[in-house]
Amino acid sequence: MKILPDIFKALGDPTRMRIVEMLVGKELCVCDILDSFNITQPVISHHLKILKHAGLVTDSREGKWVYYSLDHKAFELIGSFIDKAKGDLHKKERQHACLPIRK
Amino acid sequence: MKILPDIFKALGDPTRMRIVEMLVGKELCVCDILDSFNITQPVISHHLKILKHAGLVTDSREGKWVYYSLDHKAFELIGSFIDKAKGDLHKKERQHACLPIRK
DNA sequence: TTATTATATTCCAATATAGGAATATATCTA
DNA sequence: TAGATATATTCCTATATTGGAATATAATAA
Repeated sequence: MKILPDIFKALGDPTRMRIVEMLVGKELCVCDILDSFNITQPVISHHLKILKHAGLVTDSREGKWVYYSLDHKAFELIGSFIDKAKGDLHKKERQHACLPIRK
Repeated sequence: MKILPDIFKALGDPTRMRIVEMLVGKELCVCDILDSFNITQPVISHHLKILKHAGLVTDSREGKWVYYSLDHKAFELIGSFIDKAKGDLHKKERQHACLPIRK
């Protein structure tokens, strides 16, 4: 499990985002994911590796097929961050502390 | 307001993520953000521009100072996505539909 | 007006990334 | 065993991105 910027960076690519959306509520093998795209199989494997390293998906091999599914832990981490940010959205104290002596 | 991959890409940089965390519950001018980093002012402005284009922050000028604060709309969009993904995490139907004839 | 302060823009270099081609590996089947 | 299928890895290229330096713009102060 990586930290938030790595998770967000993994989600910050349209192809990977589409893969994650495909995996909501489903477990899919690489070939099924591949069928939805016009890119090559090695590229899909590459994106899945990035998603896996970010902690967003897990994989499990069943014979010839490797099934990918979402890992709830990463989504709970994002959810906590969002809740924290949203929880403080009503208060917006204006802070201004920088010293006027600047280069 | 951009779409999710753009929002996630904007959050996928450690510097920008730190800026967003600084802005939780606060409104800060560029110079106050700058004080927390060891990078140059133009680079901070560049990151703020990316956050603004992603819809994550808004800015308002007050005299010489430009104050940045979080834009709740982007965070609600992320929250909805996370809720959808988390809501379906319990069910993981294994799908396998790809045809065996492949190149 | 000129000088100063705060922020933004432009240009550049080093590095990172997406995607393709070729190839390797893993598993199953005949 | 050899061949076929599913997935992963390596290498390469085009493009994107980060951050710095120099400069421009905006607003205030003298």
